[in-house]
Amino acid sequence: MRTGEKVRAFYDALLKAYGPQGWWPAETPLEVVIGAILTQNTNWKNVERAIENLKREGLLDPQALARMPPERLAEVIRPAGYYRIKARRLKNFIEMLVRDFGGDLDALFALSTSRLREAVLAVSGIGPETADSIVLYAAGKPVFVVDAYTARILCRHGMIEADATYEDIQSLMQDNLPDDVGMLKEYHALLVEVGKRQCRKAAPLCAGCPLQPLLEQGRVAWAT
DNA sequence: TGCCAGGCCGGGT
DNA sequence: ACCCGGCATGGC
Repeated sequence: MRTGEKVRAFYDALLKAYGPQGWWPAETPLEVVIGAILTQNTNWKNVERAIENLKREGLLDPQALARMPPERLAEVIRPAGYYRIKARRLKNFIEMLVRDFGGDLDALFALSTSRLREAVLAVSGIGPETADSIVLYAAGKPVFVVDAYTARILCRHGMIEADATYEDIQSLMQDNLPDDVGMLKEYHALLVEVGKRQCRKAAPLCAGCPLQPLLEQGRVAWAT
């Protein structure tokens, strides 16, 4: 089976094993943006606490965030970890939004997919994964979001080399999947959920993987 | 108790 | 073009 076919078959196996995840867990596009920045190298549970604090303080709003001094914002998001640098990163995004788009997220999201990605990526503190999460889950435009779990899982299933770059992995996925926003959202969400449960950094190769029964039935016979 | 979490930046080779 | 230290809280 060629790698491109594996990419599609693996999605089917994940969806069958875990069901739809319905990501991103947020109520508004701005909340997605904030969550994407706060979850950088951080447990989502801690991010939830920080977002609760922001809600309570009425800070899920571009103008309110723009007025907030970074030192005070940092205290509010403290449970998310790296709180001083993340406060600065949130401010950097909001400053771009106000400066270039009048503080209007819809105006930013009206850009073409590639322009939007570039604009968001230009903010200091927003790298490729955070940018793509914003493009896909906040703006609803078709890109594949790559993260640590994606690389680890695809590598363990023989679809990429250990030294594959972000761009390598993103191209592999995008070149072999339809331009379907719903599917792209679901695929990334499934990879994160399976990764959280049983594909941690120190875990043995796919030990106890719930996909194993499906694999043994020959449904995805190439996987290990 | 230590290791890990849905990265990214800036300075040094 | 890579490589590495720093950033920080809370869960298991």
